[in-house]
Amino acid sequence: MVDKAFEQLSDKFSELYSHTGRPSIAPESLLRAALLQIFYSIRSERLLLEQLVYNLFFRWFVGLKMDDSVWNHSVFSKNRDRLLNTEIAAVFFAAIRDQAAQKKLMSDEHFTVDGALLEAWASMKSYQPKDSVKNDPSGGGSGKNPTVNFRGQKRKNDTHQSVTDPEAKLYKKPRDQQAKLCYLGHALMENRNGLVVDIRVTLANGTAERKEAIEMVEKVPGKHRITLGADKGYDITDFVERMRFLNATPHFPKTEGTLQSMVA
DNA sequence: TTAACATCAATTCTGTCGAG
DNA sequence: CTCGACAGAATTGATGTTAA
Repeated sequence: MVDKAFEQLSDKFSELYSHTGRPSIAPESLLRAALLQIFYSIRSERLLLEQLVYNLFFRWFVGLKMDDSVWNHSVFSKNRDRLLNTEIAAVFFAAIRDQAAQKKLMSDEHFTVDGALLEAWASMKSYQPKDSVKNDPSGGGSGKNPTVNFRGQKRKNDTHQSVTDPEAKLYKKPRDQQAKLCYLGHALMENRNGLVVDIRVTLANGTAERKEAIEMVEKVPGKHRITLGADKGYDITDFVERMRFLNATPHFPKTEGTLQSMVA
């Protein structure tokens, strides 16, 4: 499936690269390696490259010969900017999804939408007031990992931001008591086969889940009526009305959560 | 123009210790 | 025995420079 998808994408790849200069590593190989990292939950780019050195399956999948040397780890951080920050990742996802559609694995009637917290790669210690003097080392401890005490302080997104990842927001799901620096991921699934139809990642805030859900439902092909399942966080009057307008029957638990209201 | 290399700072990991 | 604090070490992605 990956081979097929890359065939369709090869034109896009050649646009991204110059034809002069030192020959680049084939973007197909880099993306294959990135896929392995995701499939096998490899926690860092360096560990991924370590695996590529001695794991024959990884070498085969990426297309490296037995004695080919593996790339330098900094290649990945450079290429992430060039490849993954463009729309390539989204286009690749669409190419795989279309293959599933061709095999009649995608239903177009019943859907489910949900959001998930994606933790940012930044610690709470990096969450500091925006207007404070940068990296004031006087406050508690010195060295590379200073102790930071924020007991009793109000820390909010409009006054604070993370030094490491300024776009990450302090956010929590109602069930999850602890607020974390994070982003929100949104997925639309079709129910017959349980395949993901559309994915988004946004900044973490209270309205993003429903806003993205509306956009994803609008993109569902065809003009027929669909059903949309979701958890009770989506049971907001405006959202429900919008879904009805879009010809989508909401299947949400009521916010009160009684069985009668769910049946109703 | 891009990969490789060397280096940096932020962040996490890990073993130890003391309190309960 | 468990938990949290602590400190030092390891890990990690980013960055500036050099080489292909």
